[in-house]
Amino acid sequence: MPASEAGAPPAPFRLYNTLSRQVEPFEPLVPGHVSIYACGMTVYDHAHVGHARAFVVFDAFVRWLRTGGWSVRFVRNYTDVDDKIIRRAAELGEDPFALAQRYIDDFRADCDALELAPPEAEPRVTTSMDDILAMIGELVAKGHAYAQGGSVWFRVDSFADYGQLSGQRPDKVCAAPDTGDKADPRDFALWKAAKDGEPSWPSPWGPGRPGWHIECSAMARSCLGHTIDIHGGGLDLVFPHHENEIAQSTCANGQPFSRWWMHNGLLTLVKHTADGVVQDVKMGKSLGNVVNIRDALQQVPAEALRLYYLQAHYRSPLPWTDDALTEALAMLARLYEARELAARMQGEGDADRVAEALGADAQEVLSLGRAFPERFAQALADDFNTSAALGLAFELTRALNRLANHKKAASRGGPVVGPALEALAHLSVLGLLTRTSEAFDEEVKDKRLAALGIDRAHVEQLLAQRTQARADKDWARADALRAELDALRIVVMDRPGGVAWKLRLTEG
RNA sequence: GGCGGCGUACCCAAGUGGCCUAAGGGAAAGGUUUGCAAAACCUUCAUUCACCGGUUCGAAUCCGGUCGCCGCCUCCA
Repeated sequence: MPASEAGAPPAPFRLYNTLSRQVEPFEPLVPGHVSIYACGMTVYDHAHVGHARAFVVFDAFVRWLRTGGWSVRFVRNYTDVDDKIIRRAAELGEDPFALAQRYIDDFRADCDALELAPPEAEPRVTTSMDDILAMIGELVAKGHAYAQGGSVWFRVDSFADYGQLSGQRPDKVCAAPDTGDKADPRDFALWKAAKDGEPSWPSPWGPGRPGWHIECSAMARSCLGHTIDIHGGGLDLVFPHHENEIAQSTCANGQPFSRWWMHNGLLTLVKHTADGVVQDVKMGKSLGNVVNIRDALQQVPAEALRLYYLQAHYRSPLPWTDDALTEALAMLARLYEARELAARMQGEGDADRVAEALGADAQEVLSLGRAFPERFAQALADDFNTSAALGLAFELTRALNRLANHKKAASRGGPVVGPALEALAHLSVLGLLTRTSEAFDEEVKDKRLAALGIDRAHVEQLLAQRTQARADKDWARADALRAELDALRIVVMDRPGGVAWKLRLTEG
């Protein structure tokens, strides 16, 4: 239940607004409630890890708002009819609606794999046609749009504030030589007259289909109302998509469209040019340099991908490299291992007294654990700074490990690490540290062994042989087996309770 | 050409006027530990925040300039 309904006001926070280009204290339209519309997928291909960043960031953001007591209504659309879908379908000789549905199903599987909380609504263009036509009709009636040759165009000239989001000056905007006979080259399509063989819907202006931008304006209005709190999407949507949405919605609704515009940074890839220069270029479908979500998730657990995204601030560009994922996985493993060590600590009694008895490292764990909720909340309340928030978790992790080195920690540290364990549980807000250590270890082994092409049975066999060699005190043979395992990236750990092993995640 | 943004250690990355003689992760070197290891911990690793000026008692943080890079202006998360 939202805290607002329970009487307590939701936790305040600050959020960067692309409109004002600064971080501002968030103020909802309706106290205690936040309405969010995020631009979703155009479903003509698999979703890639660049898309996933946007989805993970907004998923984490929404979850965090909810734990802060906000009542959130989150909407994310599907663009299921558009030029690219039609073209792709034609290439494959497939029905465009069937193709779109196929990729929607595909995308939902990715969402499940990424453990994204489902939005309250996922409107589709093809089922929102009435809303879209109604809005176009209003724009025509108000003189903001005109029909020409079966198409309807938005008259950019009729909206004085055009360009406010992207900083474009209306007189400097030069649109592409779009098809159709527009009155002004800057005008953009609200309704596209049907061409032969294309899917179309009847309209007062003749058969056709919606332009790209109008769908979001119409669906946001029907799902969330005339003015929404936060509109999100990738930075590459600022112009022209979001600019055009603002123009359409503001003109049709007669009131501001979205109070906040929240844009996530893009993934970049290192590109080696012919003359050996290295530069970062954006990952994009049109550049053909994408990595699909499912391919990434074959390499590592979804949580590692989440950590990879959230370790950087959402607005920063984020470099995608060959070992970025395994590096994130190594970080995640560090968190899991520390949590496990802490969870195994025994003992009882008053935390402060036990900490005093165990010494400074224990007292540090206790105070860091107690201070964590407040500091964590502060970091996230400052423009959703997940990077700083995660830094706190690693600070705590090191303190826990330091404590664990003490001889008495395992038998007596329990009360001291209580707050720290609660602190680490906070990371579930970001979708991290959500499973048991055993489940995590198994998933890592399964995925990494498969990704590296290593046979698990063979590994187990080598481990058994080494255990025998050690029992025989045949150290030479034990070391040789260790070396053999090491070549397979298997790290063997001799522990009091037996032999444990794991995969070396980062390159030495 | 227009608009916006960025430049922090070997790599990734927080910090945006004094708590910064700059968080966190990875890599590297030495040490503790170990049959040998691994993990973990300790120490070292930016007196410095692209460069040059300026404002200020005080700047990585503000202002001006220079250089480099990125995004958008065409579909793109």
